[in-house]
Amino acid sequence: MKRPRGGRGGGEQPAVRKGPWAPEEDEVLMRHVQEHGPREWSSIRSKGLLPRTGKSCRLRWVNKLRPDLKTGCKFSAEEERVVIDLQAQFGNKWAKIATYLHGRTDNDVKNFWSTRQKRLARLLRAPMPRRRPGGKQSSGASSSHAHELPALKNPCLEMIPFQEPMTTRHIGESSGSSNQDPNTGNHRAVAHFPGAYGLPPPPPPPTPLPIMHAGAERGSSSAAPATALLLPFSGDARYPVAGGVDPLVFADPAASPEPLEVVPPGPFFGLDDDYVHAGRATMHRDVCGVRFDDLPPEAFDFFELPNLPAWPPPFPPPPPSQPDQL
DNA sequence: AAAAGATGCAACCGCTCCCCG
DNA sequence: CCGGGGAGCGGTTGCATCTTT
Repeated sequence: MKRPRGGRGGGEQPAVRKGPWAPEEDEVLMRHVQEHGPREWSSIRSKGLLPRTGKSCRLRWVNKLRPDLKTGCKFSAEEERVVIDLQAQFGNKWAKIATYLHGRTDNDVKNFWSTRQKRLARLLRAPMPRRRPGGKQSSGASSSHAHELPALKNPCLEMIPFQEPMTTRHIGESSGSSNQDPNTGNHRAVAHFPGAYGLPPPPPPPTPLPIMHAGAERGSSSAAPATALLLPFSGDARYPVAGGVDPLVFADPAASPEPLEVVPPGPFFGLDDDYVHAGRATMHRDVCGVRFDDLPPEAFDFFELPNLPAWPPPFPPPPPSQPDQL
């Protein structure tokens, strides 16, 4: 049920314009802000300056017209790391998270996170159909949005509730299972190697490794949502490895007989030498060139998601922000 | 070259919070 | 103290563009 966008001519409320902003409208809005500052949004309409709601004006200003915005550039690795850490710490408090990122809006952060979740969901939901050479994997989704993905066929992964905030559920969780964090009540992401490849079932997860920062605030027992996805990987290409060895080596027996070594992505996975030292790969946050996005889907075919250590430490409050002024 | 699917992002909606009279 | 209005926030939707077949 698509509702029409771009309200002009919509009929119901001809007085209020919706949809994309015209350059002239931006100009008017900019002028208003120059004169009054970023406030009195509703007066813009009441004075007849623009046929837009105050809400819409504010949004336009905050998301597009603010002078300090980083428009058109993707999130840097460091920004990614910050978002992930802060999301684990604060949950979906995008506005709050955005205050830590200069030039980013809550909408930016929200979209970034959403995109990331969708990508992750795709990777985890459709592991079997190998990415064809140069091709894209087909999830069977008819929609362009991951939240409309059909039910999974892979029993090992089908319970992944990506529809719901990752902060409260965990991967591979079957309903009513016991992967709940005793401290936070949040669920942990846990997914096991699918047996479909004829691999023996994984041993109980040993000392898990954090791949992405997540988890409860240190010492907090409640509000902090737990988790971004944590994805330590099997060292010997078969099982989670006791002692957290080699979480960077991915194995895809169906696609490659050899373990796939991946240089650890610092920002996205949040690992550093304090956490992991692997025989074949050692984390070096500042030399890594691989981010979550860069990993092939095959990399996610087998993974173990760990219990989450209390990491990272809570972020300090953001620096005092400049008022929105020109 | 065209079609279909995937992706990113701008913008809207509904709800909540906060301030002021 | 209470109610109303404005502002802010998070979730959702839809479209343009890109990618793949």
